[in-house]
Amino acid sequence: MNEKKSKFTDCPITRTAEVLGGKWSLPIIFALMKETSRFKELERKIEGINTRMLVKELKQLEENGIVLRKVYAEVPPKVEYSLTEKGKALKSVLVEMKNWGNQFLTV
Amino acid sequence: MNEKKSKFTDCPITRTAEVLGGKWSLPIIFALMKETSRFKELERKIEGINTRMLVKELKQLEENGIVLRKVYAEVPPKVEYSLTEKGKALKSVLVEMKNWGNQFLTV
DNA sequence: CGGGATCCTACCGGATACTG
DNA sequence: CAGTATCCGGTAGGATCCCG
Repeated sequence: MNEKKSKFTDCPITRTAEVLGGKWSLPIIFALMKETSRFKELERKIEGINTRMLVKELKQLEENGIVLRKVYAEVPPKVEYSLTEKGKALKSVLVEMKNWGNQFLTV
Repeated sequence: MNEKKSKFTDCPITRTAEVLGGKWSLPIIFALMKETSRFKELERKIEGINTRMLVKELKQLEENGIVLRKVYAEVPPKVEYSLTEKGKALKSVLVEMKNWGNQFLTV
């Protein structure tokens, strides 16, 4: 059933785009690039996002090995999200996107 | 009416992502990065795309100043699509995406 | 606090047929 | 050849409410 992805076989660019495709993927990665954060912290930092979307995207990013989810067994639940090496390696991509944006999207 | 974009104010990364957001944007840009092409050529090169989508995305990319549309006043219509400087400048982004994909998405 | 379970809608993207 | 015009389904994404 999940064989749709097999269509995008060869091209690594497209596959990368799929990983970063979600509307909130980049904002999340960007936030985590600065610092490890808890769930509510992220929800506050990323303006406009709602609970469900944050959960969903975080889960996706986790499945894609970009985000690491660390649960602390405490009474008031505490979960920290951080970037894996794979996630941190996206820095170069973000930098290039930022550069391009600054150069050509200057409103 | 088109004030949705104003929400994503500051972050150039997100704005870049919006420009490249369409499902076929990258495949198109990638194809044009190699060589200027005509409409039907693109339709053939980009596997899986259909007429409507190609038209739509090309129009969007043109509006964003990434793609240049050149019409030849001939009897069998001839239209060539190429990348603008702004479009060519996306090379760095694509390269980084490709690198990351190759490094971390090796199936 | 960190989510899960629902409900709902817009609109993205696909398939075709048609036109100058 | 280079599109335009329709029709249509799936789903990404949003708004709550609730629970351990």
